[in-house]
Amino acid sequence: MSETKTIHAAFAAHLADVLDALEKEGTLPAGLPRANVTVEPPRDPSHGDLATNAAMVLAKPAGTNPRALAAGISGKLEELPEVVSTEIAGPGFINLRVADAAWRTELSAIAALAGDYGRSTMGGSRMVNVEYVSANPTGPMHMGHCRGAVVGDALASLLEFAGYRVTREYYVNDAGGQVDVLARSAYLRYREALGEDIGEIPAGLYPGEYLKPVGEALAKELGGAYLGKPEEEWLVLFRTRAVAAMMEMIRADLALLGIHHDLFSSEAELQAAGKPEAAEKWLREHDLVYDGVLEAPKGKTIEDWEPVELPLFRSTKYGDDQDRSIRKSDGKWTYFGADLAYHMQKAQTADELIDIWGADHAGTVKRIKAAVAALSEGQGKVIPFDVKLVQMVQLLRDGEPAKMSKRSGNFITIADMVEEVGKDVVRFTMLTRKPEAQMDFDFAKVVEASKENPVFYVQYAHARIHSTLRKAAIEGLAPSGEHLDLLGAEELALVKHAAQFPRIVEAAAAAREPHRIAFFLGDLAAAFHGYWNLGNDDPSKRFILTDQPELTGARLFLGQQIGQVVKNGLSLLGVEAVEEL
RNA sequence: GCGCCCGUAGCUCAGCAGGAUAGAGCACCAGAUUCCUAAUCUGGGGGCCACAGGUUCGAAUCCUGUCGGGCGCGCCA
Repeated sequence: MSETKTIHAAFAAHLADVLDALEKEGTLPAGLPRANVTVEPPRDPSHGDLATNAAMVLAKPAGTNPRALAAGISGKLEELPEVVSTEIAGPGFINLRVADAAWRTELSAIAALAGDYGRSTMGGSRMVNVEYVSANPTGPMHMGHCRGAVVGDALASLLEFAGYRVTREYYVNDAGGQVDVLARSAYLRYREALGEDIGEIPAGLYPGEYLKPVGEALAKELGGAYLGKPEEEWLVLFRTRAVAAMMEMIRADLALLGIHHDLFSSEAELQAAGKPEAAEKWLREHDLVYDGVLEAPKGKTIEDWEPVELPLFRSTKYGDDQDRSIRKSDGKWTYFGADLAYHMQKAQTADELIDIWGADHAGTVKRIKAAVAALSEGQGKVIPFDVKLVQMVQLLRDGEPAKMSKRSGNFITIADMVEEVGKDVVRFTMLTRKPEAQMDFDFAKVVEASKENPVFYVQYAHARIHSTLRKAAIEGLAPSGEHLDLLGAEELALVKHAAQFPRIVEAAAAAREPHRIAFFLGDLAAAFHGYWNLGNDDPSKRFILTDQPELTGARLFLGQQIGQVVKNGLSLLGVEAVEEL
């Protein structure tokens, strides 16, 4: 990245310098935590361009009162050339007015940084592993996976942009009972492909038609060699082939959403490599696994439940409700046993872990967090670990629950949905609310191109800008940063809005909330459309004024940079910045 | 019984590590198009931020409890 500095970065640095100086003078005790100190635009623009809460946040730990401290801070801020005036308001806010020249410089900075405008070094190149999707490899991706897929992918992009080194990982559950069921289902389709009438698919097997091609491929490859043979002769082979086919299908479904993982980790390989054994050994050495008997689960009756002694992980030590078994009574690993080993492995290679799970897995958060906490403790190194729960999406069609699928027969697939409403709509819609709240997704509303749909609103702003640039080019006019001094208050207001992007990126990354980007883009698009429409009432405020090439050049330059910021934001969300609608 | 998430305008949702007078879209009402895309814009009405306590300079935001909705509880995955 170049030396170009954004206003956001510059003022964060200025304030830090001022606070350092006050510490040196002895006005402020050294080493006060500044994490909650912010510099951001006040809600009410009449208060100024930027405001800081530094005095209010630091007054208490400094043992002084906010207004007095504010006076000291604002006095020093006022010495900065970019600052026109400061004002102490309310309980101790310091409001700043920033020189117009600084906003014009910001506009040039956007142009200079282009796709890197908003990029941050906040992450300090820390390695973050984001695990998302991780759907069982037993069928196509369906709606239940969609939200987590989109949120995880956008979060990964956001963290990358904020200066983390990100690994996008998919954990393939190819070792449990469900993949044996898959193998048997594929075997049935294999027999079918060889001419046998298999009739109705028996209960307990996967009925989906998507297994037909798998059976056909196996028939072609293997001929009749496995017909009439006992299961133990073909199970492993069929399982391997079927899982591979399912993963290929899942990758294709993810690609429809623009999602590509860096790493697919196989549970079966993990087990073959003896990772769970190693984990168990380590945990037993640290007295974190013992042999014991669990109580029967409450609030739910399980007919075949009986007390058995099993190897248990002491998750209660880290806040879980009960200890959790890592092996079944037949000696095989439980899902948790393998997952525990998997997380320990991930923790070896990353500084920080993030899992994106569906809300139906909420009950298992504590145990896996306990596992990572135990590892952190044992290694004397804290491994930050976040589990983001993504709530259910209720699919509606004209207000009624939608259930039927063309492809699978019993659930709506991601392919169905992308085909019907398009990738950008799916992604943006999933990102316009916080993931921990349940949401409705109504096909009828979402397909409607203009009204209910914020995607088009944002894309329209970008398209409108490019349409204007195309039109201007026909007139022989081009954007130019040479006469930015011709830009007035209305134009600079737009710059001020766009200039929040770097701060929004950092805040969204810190909170792990990509949806904030989507809302920022909606606001920025609104500001742009509002500015645009000024030209309806007053022709002198239009972008293209053929008799004023210098002003036109400056306005086109402004539009171009606003478009750049919109594009940068959309790219974090994985949504296309179209140039025409 | 227990755990997690949610409760903000008629509806769908924001509210930026506690901040200044709580916002947007839809719907409703009134306006703007000889003009680069009106797929847009301008203005208006509409709120006990579920409820009750607490923490502090300051709470929609943090804590406790109550009520309401959702998800879950296993040697499943």
